[in-house]
Amino acid sequence: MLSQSIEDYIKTIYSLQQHKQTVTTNDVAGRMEVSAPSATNMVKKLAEMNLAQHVSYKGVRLTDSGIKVALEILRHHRLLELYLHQALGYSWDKVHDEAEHLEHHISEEFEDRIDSLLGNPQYDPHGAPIPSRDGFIPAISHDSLAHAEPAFEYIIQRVDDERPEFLRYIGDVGLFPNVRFHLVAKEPFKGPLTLIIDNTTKIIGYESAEKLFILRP
Amino acid sequence: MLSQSIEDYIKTIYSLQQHKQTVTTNDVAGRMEVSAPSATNMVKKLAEMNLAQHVSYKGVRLTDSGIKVALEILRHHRLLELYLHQALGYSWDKVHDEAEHLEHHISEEFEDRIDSLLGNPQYDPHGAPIPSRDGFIPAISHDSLAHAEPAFEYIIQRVDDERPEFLRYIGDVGLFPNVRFHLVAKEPFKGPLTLIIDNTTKIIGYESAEKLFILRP
DNA sequence: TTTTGGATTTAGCTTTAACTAAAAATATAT
DNA sequence: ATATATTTTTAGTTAAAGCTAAATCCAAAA
Repeated sequence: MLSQSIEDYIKTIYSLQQHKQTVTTNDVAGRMEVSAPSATNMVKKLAEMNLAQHVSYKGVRLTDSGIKVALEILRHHRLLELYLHQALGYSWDKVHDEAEHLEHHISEEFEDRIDSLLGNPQYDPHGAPIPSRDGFIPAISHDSLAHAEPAFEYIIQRVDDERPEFLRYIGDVGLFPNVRFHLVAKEPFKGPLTLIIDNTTKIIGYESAEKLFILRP
Repeated sequence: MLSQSIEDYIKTIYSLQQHKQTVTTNDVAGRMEVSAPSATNMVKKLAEMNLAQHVSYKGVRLTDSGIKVALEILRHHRLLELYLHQALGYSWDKVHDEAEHLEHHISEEFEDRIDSLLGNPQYDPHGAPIPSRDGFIPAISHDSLAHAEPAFEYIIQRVDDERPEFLRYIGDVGLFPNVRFHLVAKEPFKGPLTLIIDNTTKIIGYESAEKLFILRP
């Protein structure tokens, strides 16, 4: 059984290496909000356990077993988020924090039971893909609204930001997974975007649009 | 925020002091399966925190604030047990272990949501009373079947043993909360008891009967 | 090429909660 | 009443996971 702390580091490294080619111990320290030496220590420990590879002064990378662990945690996390939302009526801005605590403490039986109850779901309430038990990750769009061509219809597939304030804001605007809208215009130089959702015109900033992943209908 | 370990000690001391007039640090060590010095250390710490009173070489007792904490944990535990049973379909012999882990990690919001979903229940799947948010404990029978008078009808109110094997056995016999039965006979010297449940004759041992708390219909 | 600044690691300390071995207090038996 | 046994506490160690301060490495600038 891995400690909660180890699991948190693995999850963090996994998330970082999705977006960056090389992940430094400092990146890890920053994201985890621990000191640099703490991160170095843990990274060495992970390397000893064959969960990560570490090249001193260069960076970290999860091994295949490390990735497997990360996906199990992610599965717990996202299944829980969906369960809290669907079964317990949590709003989508509150599911992350509660799942963050619970993900380390549920049994395989719990995981299986909520999975069947939810009908073996593929996406969490924010549209993030839920890895399957055997580590398969459902397909997901990586095209952000910020780079979409105007004058077309789109569908939100994923909202890739878990800050409660952001989720509340973007939910108020009416943008959540499976919502269809028309992208009317985009101002240049990272300027605002004009959308029509359900016959109502909305304007959102470029930074927000970057967090929204879309599909063509 | 109290550590998981502190919460476990408090829960243990609470349980012990329900059944014994004086609780020694060794009793605590035994139940927690830790060494005697570990128990002594923690008991002193609890005393420092005003959660318990400790008289060296004599014993421990929870203070009022200690009892309040114990009841909060017990509430979490028993609500979870019922929730796992009712909402997730766990069998009654499996709810204890899962609840044991989760009880330390659910938020007040989670507690409130499962409480309302279950309709503010008063008893868990074994018939144990669920303390209310403000520390009130629903009435519960303390009359065990072992001391009941034969030739009467009774109703099981509570099965006071959480060992999975025992629960499976006694469930197979057909004895769980709210089951009505006829006590036909009792053999002397802690001998077996003969019951009729649903027109079927069953025989159980005295030790088992001691764990069953009953009511007159 | 050397210097210097920032990133990273090493060294050593702290806290929590366990442990063993030894000492002290209490209880039991002669 | 004293001796012995049992219970409980004290003393000191260990392992995780964090920290700060100091040393080391790497890379950019002079």
